[in-house]
Amino acid sequence: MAARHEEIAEELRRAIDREDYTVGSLLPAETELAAHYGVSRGTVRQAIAALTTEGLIGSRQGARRVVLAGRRSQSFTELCSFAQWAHAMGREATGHVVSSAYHPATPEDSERLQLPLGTRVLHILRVRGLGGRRVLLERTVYADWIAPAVERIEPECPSVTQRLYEDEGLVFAYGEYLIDAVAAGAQDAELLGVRRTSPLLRVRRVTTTRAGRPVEWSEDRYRSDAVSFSVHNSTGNNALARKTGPAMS
Amino acid sequence: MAARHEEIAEELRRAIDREDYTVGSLLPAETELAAHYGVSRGTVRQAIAALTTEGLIGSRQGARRVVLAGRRSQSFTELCSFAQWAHAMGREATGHVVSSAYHPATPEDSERLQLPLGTRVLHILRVRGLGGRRVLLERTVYADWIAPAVERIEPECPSVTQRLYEDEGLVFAYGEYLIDAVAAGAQDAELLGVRRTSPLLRVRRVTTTRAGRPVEWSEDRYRSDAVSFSVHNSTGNNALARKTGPAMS
DNA sequence: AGGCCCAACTTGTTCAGACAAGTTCATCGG
DNA sequence: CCGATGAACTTGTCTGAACAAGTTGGGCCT
Repeated sequence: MAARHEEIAEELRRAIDREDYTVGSLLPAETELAAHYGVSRGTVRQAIAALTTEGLIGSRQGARRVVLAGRRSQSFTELCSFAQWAHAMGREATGHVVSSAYHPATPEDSERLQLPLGTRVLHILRVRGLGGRRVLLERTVYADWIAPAVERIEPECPSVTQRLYEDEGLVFAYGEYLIDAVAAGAQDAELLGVRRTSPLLRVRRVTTTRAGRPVEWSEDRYRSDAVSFSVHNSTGNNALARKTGPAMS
Repeated sequence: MAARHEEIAEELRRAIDREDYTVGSLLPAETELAAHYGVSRGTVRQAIAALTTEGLIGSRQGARRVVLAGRRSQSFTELCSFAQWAHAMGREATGHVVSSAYHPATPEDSERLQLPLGTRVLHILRVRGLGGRRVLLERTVYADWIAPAVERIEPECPSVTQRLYEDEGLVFAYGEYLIDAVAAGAQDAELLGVRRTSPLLRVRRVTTTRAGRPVEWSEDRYRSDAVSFSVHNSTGNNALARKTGPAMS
């Protein structure tokens, strides 16, 4: 948080959060903000660009900027780490390893983790709870180079992400998420405590380091009555995309 | 597409798409790109910033940039408009209005569309097909100021978004999407041709103009075997956020 | 009252330069 | 052989300036 433009972005976020600027109202002009914070216009633009990609602010050339939304989105860390997300909400997250085993990488594993076919990768099935309720089933595959560190973590550890950071200095930097819905199978139903065929939100994701090296990929199944996902989008910043399923191709 | 930095961004996207730069490889340095395109470093940075928020490229201070992904994400227009999305894939989209009626705005409508309570808003239920298959159920609520223009559109019009642009010059600029899973109800099952209780992907969304004025909000239910959503995310650009459902609060 | 036009304002684009901070790699010394 | 050092390289941050392009609102004319 050293950079001045990040400080300014954070101040603006907070100002929006406490409704100094209410939704629908206009933000001060760039030149005013620049004068107020004692920086150049370029620095203010950098700060504002961040809020724009977060979907908090709308921009049109010639007109003052508009506050679009009040809630601030979570940090990437909170998205990656179930436990840190829970903590930010003041809730307690639990984790429980159901099974853990090495398998040779399938073509799918190989492509997603960018590893040679047949490399021994670590499959882990975890049940995760939020405030005492089972909420999420994680079927994760870890790349071979991080698997030993994952194995050393105790089965009930609430935050694997945090442990990997503390022990290995590993930080997640990029992720791709594919979201759809599936009916709960027999194992899903038993482990999550829901009826078979009840709808689950399925998130398939790949997470990579800052250098672009894939660390893990996972198929997560959420109880749809407990968790949902939200996305901000705009012209010029479209993180979200619709895709046809396998049945359509 | 007048701006030079957008042209450069587009050229880089295409270069990545045709694998001049393969996934995992390094991009040329800023100074090289600047020299190559005959622009200043700042302009190259703007172009690259776009690719970064799209998740195509990873950045770390001091090290060359890495190509993270090959596929380019869809434009915001394609996300907003079912028909334009289908068209971009070379498929045909259909639309069919099942019901259409005015109702006084509920507190929910009022908040999402930023209209006074009780304003007469237009509720429309549409079934949408892709390549001859029914795939999506749209329950949309239009703000009063755009409702007359929507009513004038014929019931079988495949692209409402495009018609609103042609007739009214209306463009969608910002959207917020809330994604979860639900079981198909009796009406859903009949209109989509699936079994009751089969899982559907539910997307609740609000769309606004460039000026931040809400135009419509909608609850869309997709056949989960036909459509899914994908999101790119990274530190510094987190459009995606996880939320607890109503059952958890 | 209604419509038109222009001036003031605001954001978008681009440049050139300077320094800070992190990475990479080759070289040197143990 | 291995580790440490440092120079070269690369990205991040910030400034100050200038012009382009779009929006807004007030004043003027009909």
